[in-house]
Amino acid sequence: MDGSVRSQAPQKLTDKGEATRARILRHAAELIYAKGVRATNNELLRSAAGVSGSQLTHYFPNKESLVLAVIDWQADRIVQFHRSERFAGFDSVDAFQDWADFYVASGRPFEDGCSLGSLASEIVKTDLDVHDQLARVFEQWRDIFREGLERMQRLGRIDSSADPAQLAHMFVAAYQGGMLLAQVARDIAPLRDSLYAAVDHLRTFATTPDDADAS
Amino acid sequence: MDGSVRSQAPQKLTDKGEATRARILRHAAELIYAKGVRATNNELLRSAAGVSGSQLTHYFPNKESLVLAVIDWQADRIVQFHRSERFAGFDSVDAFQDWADFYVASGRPFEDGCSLGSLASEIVKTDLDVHDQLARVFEQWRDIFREGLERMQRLGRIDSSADPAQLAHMFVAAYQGGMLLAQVARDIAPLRDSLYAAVDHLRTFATTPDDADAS
DNA sequence: GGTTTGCTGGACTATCTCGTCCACTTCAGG
DNA sequence: CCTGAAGTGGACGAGATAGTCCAGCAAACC
Repeated sequence: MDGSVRSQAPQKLTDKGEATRARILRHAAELIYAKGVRATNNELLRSAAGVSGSQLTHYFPNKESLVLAVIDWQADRIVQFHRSERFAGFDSVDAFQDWADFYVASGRPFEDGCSLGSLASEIVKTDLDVHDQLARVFEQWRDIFREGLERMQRLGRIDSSADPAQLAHMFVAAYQGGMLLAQVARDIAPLRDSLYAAVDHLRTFATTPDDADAS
Repeated sequence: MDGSVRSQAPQKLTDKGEATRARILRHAAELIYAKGVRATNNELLRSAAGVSGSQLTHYFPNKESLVLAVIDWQADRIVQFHRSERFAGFDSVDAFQDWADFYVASGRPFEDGCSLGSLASEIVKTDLDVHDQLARVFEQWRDIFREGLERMQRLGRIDSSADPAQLAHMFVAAYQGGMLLAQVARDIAPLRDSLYAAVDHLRTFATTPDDADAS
């Protein structure tokens, strides 16, 4: 994945233009994350980013292109986060545990949901043509997990009976579902339980006593 | 829970009126399920239910009350479905397996997502005051699972180390997350993997060899 | 330094959607 | 019947919002 939206902007931008575009994008992402796609309208975005109405059109000809750019932006952040050294490519049970702990500990996100998941479910039924874009992001995400799990299997850290593809789906789904429930309940418990149960399940495949006991 | 919206309609309705109201509600639920809350507007609903604009106002003074009624309606269906004899109160691993199989086998739902989950995430960030209503439904749903799991534990069918509350959250989250991913990918695999992994995890607590082996 | 290109501002319009209004019809009960 | 309440139809109004238009400004490039 590279920025497929960025590449479809043939007009050259000066440094100043690029800066303005980035500012719009950043504020759009924040607003959409906090208030949803629907509530993020021209007026809000104008005052938040400090730009005029025509600039929105100038850099993003319509709302769909803006949403697509925001999806790209959020996707980049998520993929980068999961590829960071912190999780070492998800090649150990501990890495998955750290990952779960991170979201349980971080206070805010559960109030607004997953930056991509809640965006996705808000617009997946609309006529915005963002289906493929979203599908690709979730595939990438799943693949990060799956590749980690396959590596663990090759390294003998988890049993050969484990199904990396299945477990990868389980982790992403546990996160998305847990976020939705936490968001609705305004309580982190559903997310915590869901993520920890997923890690617990992974642990049942662990081959070293250390990992298998740690629950 | 009883129909909290129904009870807040003080005006008496004749049989005919009741029928019209039910027809509006049914079509609204279908439209919202298929196209989302946003896209379900007066005009669409009018032609779908074959009523005039003023009737919508007559039976549902504003859109929020309509959405609340639809949430109630969907919640009833879901709770009834989960309480049906089919699943015997979720007091065995097999019941959970049947439950998972049902959604994996049923073709359509994954295309439009969960009738409540996708509705929830679409409107949870709006100013519609449906937060508490939704939260209660998901609690009920979770409690159906939790009570089944607690019964299983009392009956000695699963280990005492199992945490019914945690596992209940896991099941609901696995379903919601799996549905979202399936909906985006237009593929049932994520839902299947997520649900089956959840059932597999439950099975690791099973005390009878039959259940524990069946994976 | 001048010209061309990109950048910015803000008013304006077309459109959509919720909800209202009022006239008319059907139905229930005395 | 007759009367009033409930049900119905369709046009209309108010408000919001995405996107347009055009004029003025800044900056790059020759």
